[in-house]
Amino acid sequence: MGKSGGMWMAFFRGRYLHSLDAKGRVAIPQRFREAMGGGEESLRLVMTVDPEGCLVVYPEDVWRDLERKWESLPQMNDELKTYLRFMVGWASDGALDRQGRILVPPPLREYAGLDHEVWFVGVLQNFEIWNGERLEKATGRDRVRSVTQKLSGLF
Amino acid sequence: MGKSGGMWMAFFRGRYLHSLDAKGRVAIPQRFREAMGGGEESLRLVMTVDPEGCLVVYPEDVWRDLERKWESLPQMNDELKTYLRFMVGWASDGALDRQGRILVPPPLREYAGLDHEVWFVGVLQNFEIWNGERLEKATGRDRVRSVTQKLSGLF
DNA sequence: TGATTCGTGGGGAAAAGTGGGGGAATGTGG
DNA sequence: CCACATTCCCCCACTTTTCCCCACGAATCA
Repeated sequence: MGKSGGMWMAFFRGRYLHSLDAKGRVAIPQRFREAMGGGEESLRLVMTVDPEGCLVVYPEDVWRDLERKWESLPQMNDELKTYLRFMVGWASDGALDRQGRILVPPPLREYAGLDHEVWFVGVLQNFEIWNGERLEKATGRDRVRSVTQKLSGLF
Repeated sequence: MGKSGGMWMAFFRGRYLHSLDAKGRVAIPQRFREAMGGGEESLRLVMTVDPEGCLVVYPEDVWRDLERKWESLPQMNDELKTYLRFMVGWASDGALDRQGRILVPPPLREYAGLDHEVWFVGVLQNFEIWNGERLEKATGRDRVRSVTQKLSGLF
């Protein structure tokens, strides 16, 4: 939670439709930029993939906390190696350009099936980037209903 | 962790598609060169094999730490001997040329099934070099999903 | 309706990856 | 000990990608 430096960070919320240009750039929704703590300093973030078929984006400090946790685990573990090969192996770090955009590297673009139109979805500590049809499938009402049942024990 | 000299080392992250030329050379991704601490001094690294079917590359100092650890273990252990015969027996050390490339020795090339196109995959302390199809098999979404289940106890 | 903010597009400089030629070093066989 | 072939590494040149910068248009707010 929050910036390592003690500065507070707001949660990411909501969904936004943006467009990926011919060079593979997308503008981060303004609301998300604010959530990361002002747009003036150069914001760094890390983008990787999710097994669901979308991209996940973390502010760099949040990501670093994850890495530190992974690094402290027994590295001989084969399952962990597979997991890291996936999460870290797909990770791409970068900064926003002056227009508040990031460059989505071609491998990630292909993985998530992104072409012109993409959806940003805020999920508290991080946000996701989705292909439209996939997002619809992943968040369909029926699917969410069945999932909600299984969660009832948690809250 | 990090450089023995006390200087901090960044993690290796991301995947990059590069090509092995006719002479068996590949350019190390610029991001990885940076992670090893600047490109000015001649960077040395150690390359060996992984049972998964890829090559593993360590900065020389990270590799040395591994060697020290192995050396300190009870050497009568047959499993350890088998392991070392594998890891150390395949190891090849080398330096980057002025263009930031390394030479992959023919036996290693053959072991990992590498021909023209190869993938670099960062996994924190070290990185791997993969044949495309093998990588896909090793990091497929279905495989990762099942692995994630087993790991849930760890974090 | 004027001003500001936000998303979109493109041009151009710089950097990174790729490939090939030639000389030094290495190792092999006579 | 000397020729020979091979491997390896340095240099140069080319192509592609990345990352700056600036400018337009739509939407928002006063």
